[in-house]
Amino acid sequence: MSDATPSTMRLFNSLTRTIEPFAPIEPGHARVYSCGPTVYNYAHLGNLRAYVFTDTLRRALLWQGMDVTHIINITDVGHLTSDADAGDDKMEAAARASAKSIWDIAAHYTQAFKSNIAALNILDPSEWTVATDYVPQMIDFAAKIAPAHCYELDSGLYFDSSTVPDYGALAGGRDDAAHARIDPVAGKRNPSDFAIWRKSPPGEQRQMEWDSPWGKGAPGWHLECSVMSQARLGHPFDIHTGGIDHREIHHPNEIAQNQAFHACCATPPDAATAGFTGARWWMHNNFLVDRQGKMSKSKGGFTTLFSLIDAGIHPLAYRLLCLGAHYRSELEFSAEGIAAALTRLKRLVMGVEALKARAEGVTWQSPRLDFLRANLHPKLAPLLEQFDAAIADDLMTPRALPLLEEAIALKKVPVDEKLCLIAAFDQLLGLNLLSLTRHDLRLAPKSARLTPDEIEAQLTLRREARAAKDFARSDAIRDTLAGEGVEVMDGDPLGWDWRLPTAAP
RNA sequence: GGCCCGAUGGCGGAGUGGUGACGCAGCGGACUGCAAAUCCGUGCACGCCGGUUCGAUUCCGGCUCGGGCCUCCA
Repeated sequence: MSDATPSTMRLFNSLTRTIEPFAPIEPGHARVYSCGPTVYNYAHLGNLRAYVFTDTLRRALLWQGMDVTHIINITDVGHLTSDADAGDDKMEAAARASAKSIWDIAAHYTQAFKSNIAALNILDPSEWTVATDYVPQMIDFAAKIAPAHCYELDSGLYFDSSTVPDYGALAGGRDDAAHARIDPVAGKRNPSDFAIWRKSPPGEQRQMEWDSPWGKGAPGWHLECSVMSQARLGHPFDIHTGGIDHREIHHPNEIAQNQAFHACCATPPDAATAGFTGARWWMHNNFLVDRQGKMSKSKGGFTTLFSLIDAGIHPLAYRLLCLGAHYRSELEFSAEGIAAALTRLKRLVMGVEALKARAEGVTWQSPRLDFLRANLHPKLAPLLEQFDAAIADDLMTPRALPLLEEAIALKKVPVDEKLCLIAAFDQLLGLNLLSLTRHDLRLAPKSARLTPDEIEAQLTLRREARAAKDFARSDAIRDTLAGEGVEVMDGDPLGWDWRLPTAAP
């Protein structure tokens, strides 16, 4: 392959609703902020899709040779359970329901989230920012924009959305004359105005509240992302990511705040607030859905990564499922779909294991992409080229996966060269293909009544029966194991595997 | 009610103005005592009605169905 330069990265920007060539503000260094979870409950699979997407973006930028500073926030305050501005705080409600302190709730679900992230082989961000660590900065930010952009009501400090140009442009235009499904807060100047600071109800002591110029209370939930992205990345930075639900409300409000701050306090001063959004690119992943519609934390009855693991499904099968669809498409989740992804992952892993068994050197373990581009075997070079093009085309992972399978299956190519290419692909895909083994994928379902030792004991008896050509006995043992959810596979190095449940995980 | 999106084989999911990727399932073969696992091979699809075009799944309009946002949400 003579051309040693990667394709120009092209990414869909929600601001323009078009795919645009991407270049970071600071050459060679991309700054990315991702809206993180609210830690009042476990993340469900749909939530996690956002971080597989963000991780793919991160890996693609690294693939392109850029340094990446990536921030994910942990929202441990400031979300409401019900209507626009007067409901309970979700964190407070979860704490009451479990009789734990709100700080314990946050710590517990933060830990659970991070373990999900690790299980999905999602790279740790450069920094996790925690909302409650930034409350003084939020108050400071709010105080600065308040004179020109905010007004006070009994329930809190509100942002006047008419004070910034092009409010809601990201959402594609908001029609404020439309019927809201909920009763608006009395006194708001515009239906789209939102709380910057929520005052604690009179006479009520909240577990999380802070003093502010507007009385005791908590920051509005849009404020944190403006403040933390500004504090850690500076405005403007390169890419802001989040779920597509944020495109209509949360991100337009964040942009409005950023514009307001830019107008009053930019350094150096800059009068041009129109067009200033705080981030150059706003990217949104679509939902994971099922036949009922999108998975939702607040609707309940959702599937977590933990329940997948309990069902005996390796978490990376979920990552593979996500990579099989483009991030801007809805992805249908089902028991059949995740089982299919697990089978696909097993075959990938077996294919790579077979190659590793034949490999002579270890040069493939950490391939340098630039070297690879210049020196790859002529039969493999087109695969790398197509892979690179697919990723550069707005992270088209579904087109990249078949190239991986093609590389594994390709005949008459030196094994070490193939492994080198596969290792390079996996830097982007994050499936851990070089270290994962077939054995790792044999997760015991929580419902299993047999231990591996008991299964092995049965298999020993079966081997004896087969050696004696007592096939009636050996088949009976196999049937018994099948009844316990254990599949016997004589021709597989592993010998046996758990049969996947047919019911939903 | 307002705004927006989607409709591809049994399921998931790419893509294209003119032979419709890929994965899983299915089917056939190899292997096996028989299976399973694995490997090889392979059949099956562009919601409906119009329009533009030499030609539309792809472009335009309408319809039907599904979904999302307008509350918190990835």
